[in-house]
Amino acid sequence: MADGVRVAPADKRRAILDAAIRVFARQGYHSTRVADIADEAGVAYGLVYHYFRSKEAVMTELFTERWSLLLDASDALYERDLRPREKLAGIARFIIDSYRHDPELMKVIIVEVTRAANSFGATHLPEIRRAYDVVSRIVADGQRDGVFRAEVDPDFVGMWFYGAIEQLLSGWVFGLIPATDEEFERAGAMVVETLCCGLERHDRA
Amino acid sequence: MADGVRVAPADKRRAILDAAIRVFARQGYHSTRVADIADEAGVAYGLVYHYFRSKEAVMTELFTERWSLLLDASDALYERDLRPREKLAGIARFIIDSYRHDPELMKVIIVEVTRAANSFGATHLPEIRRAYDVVSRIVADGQRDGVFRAEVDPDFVGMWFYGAIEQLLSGWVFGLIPATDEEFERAGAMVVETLCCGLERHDRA
Amino acid sequence: MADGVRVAPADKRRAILDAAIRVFARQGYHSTRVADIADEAGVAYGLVYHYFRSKEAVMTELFTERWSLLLDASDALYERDLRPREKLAGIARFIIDSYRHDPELMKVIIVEVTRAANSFGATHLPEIRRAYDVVSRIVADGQRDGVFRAEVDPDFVGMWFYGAIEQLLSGWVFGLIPATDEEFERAGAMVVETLCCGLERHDRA
Amino acid sequence: MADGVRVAPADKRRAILDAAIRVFARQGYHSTRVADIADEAGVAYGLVYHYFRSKEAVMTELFTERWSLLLDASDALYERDLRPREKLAGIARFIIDSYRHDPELMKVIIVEVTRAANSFGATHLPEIRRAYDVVSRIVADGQRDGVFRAEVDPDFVGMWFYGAIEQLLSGWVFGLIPATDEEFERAGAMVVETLCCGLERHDRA
DNA sequence: GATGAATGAGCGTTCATTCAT
DNA sequence: AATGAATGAACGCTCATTCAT
Repeated sequence: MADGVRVAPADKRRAILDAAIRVFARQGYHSTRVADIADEAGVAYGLVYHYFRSKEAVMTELFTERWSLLLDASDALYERDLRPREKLAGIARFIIDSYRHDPELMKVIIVEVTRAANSFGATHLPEIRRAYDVVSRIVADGQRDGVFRAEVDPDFVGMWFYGAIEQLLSGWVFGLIPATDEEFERAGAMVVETLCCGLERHDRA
Repeated sequence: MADGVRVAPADKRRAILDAAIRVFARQGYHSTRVADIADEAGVAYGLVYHYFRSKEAVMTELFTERWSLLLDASDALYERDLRPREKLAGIARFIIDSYRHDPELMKVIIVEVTRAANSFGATHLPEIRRAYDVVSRIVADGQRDGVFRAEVDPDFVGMWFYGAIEQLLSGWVFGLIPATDEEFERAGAMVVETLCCGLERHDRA
Repeated sequence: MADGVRVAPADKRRAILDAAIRVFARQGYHSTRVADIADEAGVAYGLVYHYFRSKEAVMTELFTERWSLLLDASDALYERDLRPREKLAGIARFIIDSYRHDPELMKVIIVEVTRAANSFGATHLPEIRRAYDVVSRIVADGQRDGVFRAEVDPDFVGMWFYGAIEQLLSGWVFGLIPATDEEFERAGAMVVETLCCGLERHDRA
Repeated sequence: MADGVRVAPADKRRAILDAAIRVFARQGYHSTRVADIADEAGVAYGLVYHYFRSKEAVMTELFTERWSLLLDASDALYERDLRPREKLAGIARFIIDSYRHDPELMKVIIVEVTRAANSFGATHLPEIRRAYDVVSRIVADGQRDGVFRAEVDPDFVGMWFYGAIEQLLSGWVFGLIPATDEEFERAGAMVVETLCCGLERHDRA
């Protein structure tokens, strides 16, 4: 309501959201009771319902809050005067930095929304597709400009790109692959490098 | 009791499994009541529990049944005397053919297990990783033989590969991309082609 | 059906009853599934229902079989030309010997019937009371003959007697008191001795 | 929030407990559905689970609440400067008064806990034994002081005492013996009288 | 705003019993 | 006689949501 140092109301609302991130990340959305969120936030049970229509609305808020940043960043990147692979690299970096900055939130978003096709994934499909679309458009532009090969369907690439990056994040989240700072640095580059240049050596020709 | 095409006891058990595939695919695991499965199978409620310990056990059976085929196919492909990209193409084709052959089952497996990191994904992590590993080994072999560039982490490629393909299947499942026969034909080849050669045109150099 | 060496039919029926004793004793009636009885007896599930109308009927048979022996023995004792306390001692001894001879069956009868006032105890109340009645009549006779004091209500003594003895058996069953052979020998005599003579020393007067 | 005779929160919790007493007494624990308790208490189903972890927890609370009174009374009696038989009489009277005061609760406790060796009896064995122990100690003291005969095992007497009294209460509960006020008055005395003095007339010696 | 008591629909599972073979 | 598949009613418990204060 205010933008200064005021704490009061918005405070508790924020506390609930932050608590939800932690609990959703820890237990998963389905295993989380509304009481768990309230406990974690240190507020009364009913307050969650004072600020949010439902448990689902809490999740939605969390997702929208973050996803819109990604969308904005993607759009901004798209508009900039960069080569396609640089744009793709920018998106990958943004996602990975998001994870580094707040791994719990990203875990929740990926596990509970983005890859939860039967629940939130369905609800937020339009926003999720918007992110894929930016990638597709970058690829299409690259093809139009002759930088990318024309045979590959840009829509496919949008999905591969996100499929691969999210798989990577999942790997970190669940400890399948090491999650060190260097890994983070390399990973984004590697996704794009692999996508753009392929695995095979071309110098041999 | 009879000979020839006997169906007998295993019959109803199979009917329950098949019904479960349809209902899980339609409503998702969590929204599926055990009664839905029984109804769909045309059997009494209790019979589900006669054959399976729990609703979860039904899902597990479905997953294991199919995933072991993938694992076997992957292993067989790995052993054959093929070039790395042919092996990768074989795996991609197998997965996509699985989807063409029984899209509902594959939908269930991907949506409810493979990408459900908080529920069945956690339970079946070892088997899931085994599939990734085959890809990693193919890549590592390719690097050792000088066919693939050495800079990319094989484990990373395993995840990239499955992340991309599963995203593709998700796209078909949820109608994000057209799911025609030609698309199926192209898609597998295209993932591998792109993964191996990259998006960028090299002829220009 | 036959009384010779024939085994067949009666055999399995008996096997079921004997198995039921063991399982009821081990798990209690309510925690026993019909399948447990069949398993323990090594027969097919359905056979239990071939020989018995219901799970309850199995329990009833077990109880009736044994309780009628007690009733017969009590009646016989009552008819004999013995002093009251000898008759009481005879009953106590019979019960305790029953326990020594087949502790599992007696455990089941006491725990699941005699003291299960809400279930089998209610159903078999008449037969249970018949046993108490014999004691009451012995006491009444003793009072009439001037051997016993007249102030105590004979019905009351019937309950006292069985209450005390069954508590004793319970103590053995659940290991609250040592269950050695000497204990068995002493216990019956001691109840009757105490009941008849009291705890207090009279020699002091 | 208010002062004086406030009832507030504890109110409904108490209502549930009181309702449970009535329903358990009427139908028995196993035949009682949680819905029956809620209905009887005039509260919503879920409220039972708001206040109690489970149906079993309701029963446990009922038992513990009452049994601790008995234990306290027994201990107090034991400490007082009374003759053994007066202490025993005190305990008997306390139990019988408990029954007169709240017959339904005592019925539940005896039928469902104290004599339900396979269910709650097993769970609460330690507390139940503590009650027996006080009797045993009273007897042992009596023997040490030469008031009681030494031949009888004090532990036996503890069991007889409770076995007899509970049988008596059972008799009242199930209408086997008249449950009038005079009977109540006499009964306690009679149990102890019988136990201490025996059935036989000693004046004849 | 804040609290937490109150509500009640919903669901997985159990298991005695029946029945076809 | 013997088997075990098939049936389905029953019930304890969960938990999102509402509401009175």
